[in-house]
Amino acid sequence: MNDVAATAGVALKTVSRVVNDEPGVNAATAARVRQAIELLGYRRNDGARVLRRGRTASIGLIIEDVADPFYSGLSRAVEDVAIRNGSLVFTGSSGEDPGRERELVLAFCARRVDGLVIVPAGSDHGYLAPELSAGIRAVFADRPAGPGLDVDTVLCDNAGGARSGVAHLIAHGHRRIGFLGDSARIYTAGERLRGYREALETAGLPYDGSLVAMGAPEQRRIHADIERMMDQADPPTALFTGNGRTTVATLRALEALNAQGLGAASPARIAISPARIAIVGFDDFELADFLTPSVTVIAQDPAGLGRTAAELLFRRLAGDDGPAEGIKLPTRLIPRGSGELPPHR
Amino acid sequence: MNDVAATAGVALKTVSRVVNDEPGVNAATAARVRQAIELLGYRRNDGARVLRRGRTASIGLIIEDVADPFYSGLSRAVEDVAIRNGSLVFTGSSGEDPGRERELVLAFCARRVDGLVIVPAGSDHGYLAPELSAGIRAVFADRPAGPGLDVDTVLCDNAGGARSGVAHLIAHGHRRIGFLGDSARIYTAGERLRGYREALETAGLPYDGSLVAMGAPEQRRIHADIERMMDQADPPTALFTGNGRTTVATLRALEALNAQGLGAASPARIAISPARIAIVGFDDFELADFLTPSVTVIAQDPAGLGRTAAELLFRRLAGDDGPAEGIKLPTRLIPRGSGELPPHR
DNA sequence: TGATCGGGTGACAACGTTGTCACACCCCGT
DNA sequence: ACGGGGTGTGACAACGTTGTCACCCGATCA
Repeated sequence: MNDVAATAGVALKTVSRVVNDEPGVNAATAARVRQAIELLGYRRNDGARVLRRGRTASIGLIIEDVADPFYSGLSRAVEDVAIRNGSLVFTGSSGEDPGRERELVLAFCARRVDGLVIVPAGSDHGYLAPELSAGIRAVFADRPAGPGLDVDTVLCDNAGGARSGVAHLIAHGHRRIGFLGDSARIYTAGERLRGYREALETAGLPYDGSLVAMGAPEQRRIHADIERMMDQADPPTALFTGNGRTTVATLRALEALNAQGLGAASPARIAISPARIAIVGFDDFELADFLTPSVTVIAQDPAGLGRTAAELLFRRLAGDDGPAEGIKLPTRLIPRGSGELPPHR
Repeated sequence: MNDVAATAGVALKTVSRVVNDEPGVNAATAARVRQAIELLGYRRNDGARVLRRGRTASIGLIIEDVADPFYSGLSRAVEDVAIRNGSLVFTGSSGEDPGRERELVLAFCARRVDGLVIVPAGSDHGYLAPELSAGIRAVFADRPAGPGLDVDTVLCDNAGGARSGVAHLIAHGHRRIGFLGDSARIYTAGERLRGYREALETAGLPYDGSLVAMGAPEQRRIHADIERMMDQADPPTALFTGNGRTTVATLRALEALNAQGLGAASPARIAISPARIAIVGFDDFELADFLTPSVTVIAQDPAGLGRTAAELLFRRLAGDDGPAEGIKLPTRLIPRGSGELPPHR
């Protein structure tokens, strides 16, 4: 900027005025300055600008994994809202590691982002308190903040969605319904389990722990869990799966069991045909409608989650100082076939 | 930092030393400083640090759309490499809009990112030249830079992959093979078309423009294009699809045609059973192995692309000043069934 | 004529760091 | 007692902006 000023034969401040479209510069002078800028290929250093002004026009986004379609949808929505608000986005994947989450958040804060959209991995966010009181705004998305933090939150209606999904299965005559969920450590998984229990309770059905399996969505574990469930005397005739990855893993496991069951020696093994198991999955996924049978799901709205959270964040940054909001987004049951199969063995 | 210095009763510089773990500070003094830092909840302002030191420890990533699984895989890989190198990542989606791409790049440059990984939307990158000469390093990924820019590039072997896919179909007896690709404007689409032509040529088969359709992967257009192809006197017995989204759209279109064909009045309409069409798709996708039949694909390695590009970038940032590299990553044919169907009508 | 006004411009400090250099001090060898 | 070297510490400028305030000058008004 110094060089530009020298080249144009004006003071530093005048260049600053031109660059920022501030009023009060003679048109001729401005033209001269612009010419010098062009000539020197000058570009304003936003770092210095930030230092001087306080606002960085950037926000941080912490999610579990950009490569997961759920989060990449959310991510894109946040990015779009940010762009509309003239902000750039730092993105970081925590990989469900609370330590990494904390590290990322603090790194973003050190960069003085204006605000954060956080999908938390951990459940203790004490480390955020100093940042919040230092003026950085945060909105939690998909999962709530740890206790003691009075902060905006945008969630899905996890329990309600699970409830409606399980009720759907019950309405189709199922009485033994398995639940396959993510690790119980994860908030959404717990809520969905709660919805499952509530639906059973509403229908007067007993809760049976042997029909419940939770853990990270790994093919092998899920396969084993299903095998165990199906191997009991009174196996489930339907499964409710707690997230997209688990749903897919379950479909794969059932197909494998189906294939291996055909030639199985022991008649006791797999007491029900896996092909006949009804399935409702939490979270929609690409091609769910294209499988045979099509997969009935409880659809969330990842983009809606991201958009709502980001818009709330920018409202805060614009000065809205109302009490912390807790927004809950509805889910939608999409019947496609797999959830409407009758009980069968 | 000033406050910390005052509280600890030391000079500014000493605090700086402690914060940066610089040697030459008495242990007792350091402890006092750390205590003051704790007490005041002080966090270093990286903006100012950047201003002073020149390096921002952040890179920019421009892709087409985070929500596309191909790019989100690439994105995650870049992020991982960045973290390992102590850098944060700004992410922006261009949405195939060259203007938006340019805007994002310049915004990142104004933030003085150390380097950029760019999946270009446009084909003119003249706007980058001043930034490059200002010392910002850039690596192009998935698609090359526009002419006149001597810059590192990491690509897939698009033509080679397409060639092997089409050759695979030819080896299974197909002589009339349709090509459905992304908009011809896009580099990868052009390369894949080239591979298609080369494979035909190698096999001594004629190139027939009526078997080629290109454009954005929209369901409706692809449906119409396929219908048109199938409606000719000598319809294709196999299709080669140019990217993941197109492959999926093609599968959907074929299924729809199949259903509508069953009850079709005109016998001339759809001269071949869509269910019998062989398909090889460029780019693997989730559940490709789970459809019926499973979809044979030419797999790229989005994560490899991202990793390689990011590693190259950081090597440059570390001072490697060799001539611009052009890396080409191999593709892999994964036969799953759809590509091994014999010609049939 | 002198006071007033406002548009156009510039000098300067400040934002929060860090690199450079210098200083004070202590320990050692002469 | 003196010089030399090492260690711990601090003063100060600089990074590239922008906010504040002051200045100059021509035009307008009483």
